[in-house]
Amino acid sequence: MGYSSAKPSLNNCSEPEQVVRLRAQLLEWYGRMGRDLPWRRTRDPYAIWISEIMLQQTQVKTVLPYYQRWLAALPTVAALAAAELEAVLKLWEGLGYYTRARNLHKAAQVIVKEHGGVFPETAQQLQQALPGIGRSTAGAIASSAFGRCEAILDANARRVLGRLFAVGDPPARAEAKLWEISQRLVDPQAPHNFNQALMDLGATVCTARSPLCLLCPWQVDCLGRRSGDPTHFPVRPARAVRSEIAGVSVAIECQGKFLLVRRPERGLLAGLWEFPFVESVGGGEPEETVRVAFGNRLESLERLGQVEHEFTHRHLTAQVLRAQWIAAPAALPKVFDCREHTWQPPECWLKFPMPGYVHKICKLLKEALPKVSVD
DNA sequence: AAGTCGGGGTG
DNA sequence: CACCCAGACTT
Repeated sequence: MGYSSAKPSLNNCSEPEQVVRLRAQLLEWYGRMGRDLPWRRTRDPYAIWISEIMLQQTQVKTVLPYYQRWLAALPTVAALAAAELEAVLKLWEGLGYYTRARNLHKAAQVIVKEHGGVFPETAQQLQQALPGIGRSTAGAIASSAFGRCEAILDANARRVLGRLFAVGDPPARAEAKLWEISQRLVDPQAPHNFNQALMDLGATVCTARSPLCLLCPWQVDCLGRRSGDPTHFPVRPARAVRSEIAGVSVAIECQGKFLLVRRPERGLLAGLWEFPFVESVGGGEPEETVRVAFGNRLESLERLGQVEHEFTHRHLTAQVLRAQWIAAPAALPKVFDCREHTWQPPECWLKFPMPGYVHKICKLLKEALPKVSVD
């Protein structure tokens, strides 16, 4: 024991001096300035997994309330596996990228049924076995929950490391370099803290717009800062143009209940509920669009206004109409008949997982129908 | 390699 | 308003 410990650790002695210094500087900074976040107070792989999925393309501040509420409702992987998909989507409602919630549900069932309820412990196994876990999330879980020396490359790590080494390659080529750098730097003695520190540095100091280089533990080594403008690195991919979706949402009433339909299992807002939405035909009036879709099943069409909603790559404009249903209850147009649907009074709407733009419509309806409460 | 997929924070 | 965010998956 004394003999082997007298020998310097292989890692520390074989690593370049700069790597050893960068690790020490970052970890020292993390000890002083690191954020106190709830998923850092546990090593439960389930809780860490949930946090990592929620944090995909989503900022910490947004995630915090969702994380707390989720763990209170579904505290274990077994509870998640046994839950209804509807309940899972309801917990996720408003967080966006709903495929993440569907994959969490699927993956929980894989863990219970095919892995005896036990989490895979290596990054490779995590990524291969479980839907929704890519390379970076696998690295984050493996290092945070199981202490494995695995790299991450999220938006923070990409920006911090891209600046530190002034990686100016086109995005596709830079990716491989950045993974190499991340794997070379991650501290085998403290992979959890190192990766968390890397993300904190990106989130609080090495920010996208105006980095606070004078507070950075890596300011001396940073080639991006030395170059004059660290924000030139790394080069970001071009942004897709935003397309327009224009249509009509119809609040169809029948004996005090309104028709809700479930969106398809794939694509935009998959599996969430909405009032029947019909894309506009021609440049015509909303009444014409509704007539084409519903034929003579409706009467008393009434314009209630319109809602707009911004997605990352879509702009939605929905005219909102109210109408009375005068056909037989089961006589839905084919496009809606093939979907799951239900008639619900306003006080029951919020039991269903619905996207943001539908919440705006509910508010509009509440104002138009003051005698009924949407709460 | 390029598109798709939400909603909110921030300068 | 434009840009960005603890990315993964499909085509």
